Amino acid sequence: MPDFDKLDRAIHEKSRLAIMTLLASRVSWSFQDLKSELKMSDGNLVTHLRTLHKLGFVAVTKAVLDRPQTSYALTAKGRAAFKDYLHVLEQIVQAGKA
Amino acid sequence: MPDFDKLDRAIHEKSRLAIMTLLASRVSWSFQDLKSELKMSDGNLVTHLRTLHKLGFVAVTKAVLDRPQTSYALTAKGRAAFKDYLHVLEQIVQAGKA
DNA sequence: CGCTTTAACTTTGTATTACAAAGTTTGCCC
DNA sequence: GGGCAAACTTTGTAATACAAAGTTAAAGCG
Repeated sequence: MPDFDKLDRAIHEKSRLAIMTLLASRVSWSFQDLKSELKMSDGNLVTHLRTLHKLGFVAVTKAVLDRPQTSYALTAKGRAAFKDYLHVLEQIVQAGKA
Repeated sequence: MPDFDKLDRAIHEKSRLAIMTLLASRVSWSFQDLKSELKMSDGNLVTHLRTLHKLGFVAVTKAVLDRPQTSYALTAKGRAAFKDYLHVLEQIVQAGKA
């Protein structure tokens, strides 16, 4: 049976799971791109990103180009935590097929 | 990208995800077996089971053998919902590997 | 220099809900 | 009846997702 205790609650939450999946798929995402992809309010999005940042999963880069632009990327720690999380998901999918 | 909107919140919650996975792995589970496998308080467990039952995902059978024994099983609807849920998990795992 | 616009962030409020702990019901066995 | 165990209900608390509105800062433009 899968080890459900290993499902990190911070990642498991639906919105943050979506964020983590997006961040894992590219080197970096701008705030605006995340927002339009996820269709969240900016307040909500920034809060989830802050949660992930506080856990050390997400790195934040602020730049001022034409407009201010904040970008987000997974840290090594975030990538590792996400990998562990995905490993449990795989176990669940396996168990569900059996 | 995975369709996160399709992640049924009732199933996605950690405890209920564990319950659904167990129920999917066998025809039927007694309350006691679920409880000892999941190490939840009985109040908490019964509440989650009721939630799943109200959604039509879980069938309940009460029998009095030696002791009273309540058993739980997935309904066809529950099995279908869980299958859809697992399908999204698969997409997430795939996306995470890419 | 104000004025507007946009990005990003903060604050506030609400509603949901997970969970534990304690209490209740029911029926068996002595 | 008394004790015990399964299953269930009630109650209380703490966490938190989310929206909406307000705030700050910087750029472009007249």
